[in-house]
Amino acid sequence: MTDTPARLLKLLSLLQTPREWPGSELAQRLEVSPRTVRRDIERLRELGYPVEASMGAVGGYRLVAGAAMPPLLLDDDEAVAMAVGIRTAAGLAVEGLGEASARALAKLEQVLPSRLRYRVTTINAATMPVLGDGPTVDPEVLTALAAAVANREKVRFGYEANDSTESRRLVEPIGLVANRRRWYLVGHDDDREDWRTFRVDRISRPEAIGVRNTPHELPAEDAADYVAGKRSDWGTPTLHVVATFQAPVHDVAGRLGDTPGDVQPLDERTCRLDSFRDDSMEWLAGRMIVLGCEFSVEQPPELIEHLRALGARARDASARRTADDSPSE
Amino acid sequence: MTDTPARLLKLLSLLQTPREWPGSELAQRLEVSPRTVRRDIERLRELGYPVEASMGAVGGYRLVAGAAMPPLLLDDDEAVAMAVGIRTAAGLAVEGLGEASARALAKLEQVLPSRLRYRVTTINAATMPVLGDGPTVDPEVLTALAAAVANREKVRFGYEANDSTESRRLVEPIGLVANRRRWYLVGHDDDREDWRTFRVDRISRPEAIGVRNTPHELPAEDAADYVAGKRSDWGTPTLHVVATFQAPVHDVAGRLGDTPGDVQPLDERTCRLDSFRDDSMEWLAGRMIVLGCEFSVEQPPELIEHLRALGARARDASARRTADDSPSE
DNA sequence: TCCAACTAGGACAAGAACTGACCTACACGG
DNA sequence: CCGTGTAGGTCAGTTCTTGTCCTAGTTGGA
Repeated sequence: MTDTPARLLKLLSLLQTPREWPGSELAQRLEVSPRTVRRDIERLRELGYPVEASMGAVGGYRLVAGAAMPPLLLDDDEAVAMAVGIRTAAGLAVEGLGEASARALAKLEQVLPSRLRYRVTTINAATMPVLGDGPTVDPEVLTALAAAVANREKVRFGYEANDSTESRRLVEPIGLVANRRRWYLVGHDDDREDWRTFRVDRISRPEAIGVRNTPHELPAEDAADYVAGKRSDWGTPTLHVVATFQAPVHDVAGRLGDTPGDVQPLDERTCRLDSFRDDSMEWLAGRMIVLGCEFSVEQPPELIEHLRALGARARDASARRTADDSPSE
Repeated sequence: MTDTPARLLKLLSLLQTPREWPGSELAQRLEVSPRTVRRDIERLRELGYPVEASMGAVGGYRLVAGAAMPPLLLDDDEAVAMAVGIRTAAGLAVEGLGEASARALAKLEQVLPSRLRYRVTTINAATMPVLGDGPTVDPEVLTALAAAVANREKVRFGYEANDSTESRRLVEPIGLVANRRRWYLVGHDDDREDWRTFRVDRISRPEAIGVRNTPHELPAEDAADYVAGKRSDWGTPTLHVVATFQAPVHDVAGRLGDTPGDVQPLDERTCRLDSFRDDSMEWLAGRMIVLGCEFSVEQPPELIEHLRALGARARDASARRTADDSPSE
């Protein structure tokens, strides 16, 4: 490792450690003269990475936030942590991230050393169930689709439709959209010769077929808009949810998978949810229960029914005892 | 941008996109001759980044998983997605990641352009409440502490003790440990002249004081071991939880924040949880309810009490209606 | 079957760059 | 006010880099 580019990369990785580096130490580590270190740092600055220097006796260099994202140089553990993080974030289909999180996932998984992959899947498997309440998306499927979108390649995959019939599709993918805790793939279905939206959690075994797209024109601004327009037409029905909570608005808002504005304050200690949802009502009922405050639901009947069921289940669980434990009660 | 290091970085970033790049296209994008591209690729390979090439007519280059982690070159959106991901992962204190996730968080936040920071905090604020059930850790605090640990700098912070008295501490931090959904800072308390473990969610306003440590010797293998040894002595009491679930073992295991082995199958359709927990029993009760299966709890009384309370709350919520909605019932 | 399109890499000469040594200027803390 | 740090100019020798030639090997499709 005697050449300049390698040294610059190493320098960047050193500077990314959140501490100050005196130039002399850098020179020693990089095995060059201090003058060269100064030149390298000057060069990094030219490249847009803001290296900050504190003058004086206890000075040193440090990489700070700048205009552009510098290349992230992660060690093994950090890479695993990142991978686990982005997998959960992608798995939750966080709104506002959308395709970017799928791309980031694909990018990281593409270069993640295989010896780390095992750790990632293990930790991820242990974590996801704790978080995932709805149908969970397989990160492998998501990466494959993200790659296909980026590569503009056709994909073939198995798809389970609403009536749980399985079919094999050949699609030109155009975009991935994260919407309300669900992932959707928008693409042109070659067999049906029309645009379709697919729920990623129902896609199985995607294979990129090595064919470049002859791009069709999407009848919408972009994939996200297309999904927004289509979404009401299919899938689980949209239900009008109305509920009142005995808690300040900031204790409730955001904790029910709601969008800003869905929860309005009634007074200092009470607030009201009024929104149209197509989540699972069972999920919503569970969420409401663990909020930790008294509440009442007015709409819809489906949600009330689920609450009743969950309440009964909790009561049964706390009432039933085994024979060897306080049999008198 | 005519110099080699910049070009190599750009090449790396192009190759990180999950698609194949023909050498000619790379040459065009980098504005050099194809021969130079081949040389650059040769060089990347020398540096340890495995660039794979497919021969033949539709061939091209692609960066694959190798022995070392290449520098990640993210665009703005991807960086935001990563930041949100690692924040949630760190916030959940995923076991098995530990300090690495805090370091990764610190590294990313250190260089994240400020214009992206706003997006990250917004999305993160909207996401965390959905996930966080226990006390949540402030990512800012965590980054500051991770930096102090890496930098071996003393920190001063406010700390709320068990009896909710607030005090000001001066600590030489030695390590961060993630354990059972909680973060702990291990360090040498200068005023008390002894080793202490601090819950990060109770730490406020950490300030790195610019003093390098005179490292004391920790009476344990490492910080994680120290926490493991100390943890039983304080904090919430450890309770023996026993419960039976009417569901196959794989539907339950891992979904209660349990460690592998806590849930054992009784038969094909039934399993049993038997573990010592210091989680919040309210949290555990909520988790059990949203599992989606019948179950019964034998131990401890605290958990049964919480289940009863949650059941009552659910029943009330489904029973109570407002006046304008089916008043006859 | 051959051709086109691609990767792989050697040789060479002109030019560009990099490096270390030495210098001065400036900032800060004790 | 001195020690220690960053900042950066200059210079000469050396090394690297680049584009332009080559040839060789692989693959998929016409």
